[in-house]
Amino acid sequence: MLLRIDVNSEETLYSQLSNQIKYGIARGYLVPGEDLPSVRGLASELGINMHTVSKAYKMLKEEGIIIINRSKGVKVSKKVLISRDDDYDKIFNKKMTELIAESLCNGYEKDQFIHKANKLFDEIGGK
Amino acid sequence: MLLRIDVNSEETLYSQLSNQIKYGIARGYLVPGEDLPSVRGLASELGINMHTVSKAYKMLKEEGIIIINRSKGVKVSKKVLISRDDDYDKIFNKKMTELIAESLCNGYEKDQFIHKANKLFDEIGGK
DNA sequence: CTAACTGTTACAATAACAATATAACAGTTG
DNA sequence: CAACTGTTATATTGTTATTGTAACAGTTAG
Repeated sequence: MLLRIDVNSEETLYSQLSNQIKYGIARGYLVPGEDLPSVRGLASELGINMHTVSKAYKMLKEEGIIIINRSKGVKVSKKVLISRDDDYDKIFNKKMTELIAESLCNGYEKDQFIHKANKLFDEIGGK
Repeated sequence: MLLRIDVNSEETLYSQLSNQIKYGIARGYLVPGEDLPSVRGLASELGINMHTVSKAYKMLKEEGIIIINRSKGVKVSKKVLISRDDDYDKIFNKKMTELIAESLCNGYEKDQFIHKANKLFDEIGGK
C-alpha cells in the first residue's frame, strides 16, 4: 500500500501516517494479518526519521490495530474482524460529539449530516 | 454558560475552550448574537492566561463562528442560522472520513455507526 | 555461526508550539 | 477622563516533534 507524507501539513507526521494506515485498513488496502513495512524501511522510503515511523506504529499498537513483534516485524491486527470494541466507545463518543457540534455551528442539519455519513461510509467501507 | 478547563488533559487549553464553545452553541446554551465573556474576564475566571483565551476566540473567529469587535467585545455569529457553509465541507469530509476509518478499525459496522450518530445528534441538537 | 534483518532504548540537538507574564496601543462607552 | 474592549509586541519557560547516532536483543537466511 502506498503511503504519502506532507511535510508542510499542520498535522504531525506520525499522525498522518497513523491516519493513512487506518484508512488503508478500513478501505481494505491492508488486510488483517498482512505485514507492514519495517520502521527503517518505511522511514527511508518516505524520507523521514525512523523514530517518527516508530511513534506512529506505537500509537496504532496501543489502539490494538496492529501487532508488533520485537524481532519479527509489524502486521495488521485481526481486531478489525471482531465486533465493536468497548474500550473505543468513549473515544468514539467524544470525537463524534465534537464533529456534530462543529457541524451544527456551520449550519448543518441532521438530515445533511446523516446523509453525508452514509455516503462516506459506503465509499470507504464499500458496501 | 459554564466553561471548564482541565489542565491535565492532553488536549490544549485553547482547543478545549474552542470545543466547549462550539458544543454550547450546538446545544443552544449559547444563542446567535449572545455576548461571550471578555478575554481578560474569562481568563481570570478560569485561572488561565489572557492570550490562551484570545487564541481560542481567534480560531472560532476564523471559522466564522463568533464575531470579534476590537473595542466592543465578542459575540456568537448568526452563521449557525444560515444553511450549510461550503467552506466547511472539505474540513467536514476529512474529519468524518478519519472517524469512519478509525471506527472500522475498531470493529464498528455501518449500522452501529449510523445509529450512534443519530442518537448523539438527537441528544445534542435536541430534535 | 556470522550477517542482515526486526523493534526498542538511550542520549542529544534543534525547531516549533503551548502557556505564561508584562506592557503598551487604539478604539468605545459611561 | 477612566474603565473597559481586543490586539500587538517582547520575553521566558516547559513540552512536543523531528532528526541523528548508537547500541541492544531477539530472529532468520546464507
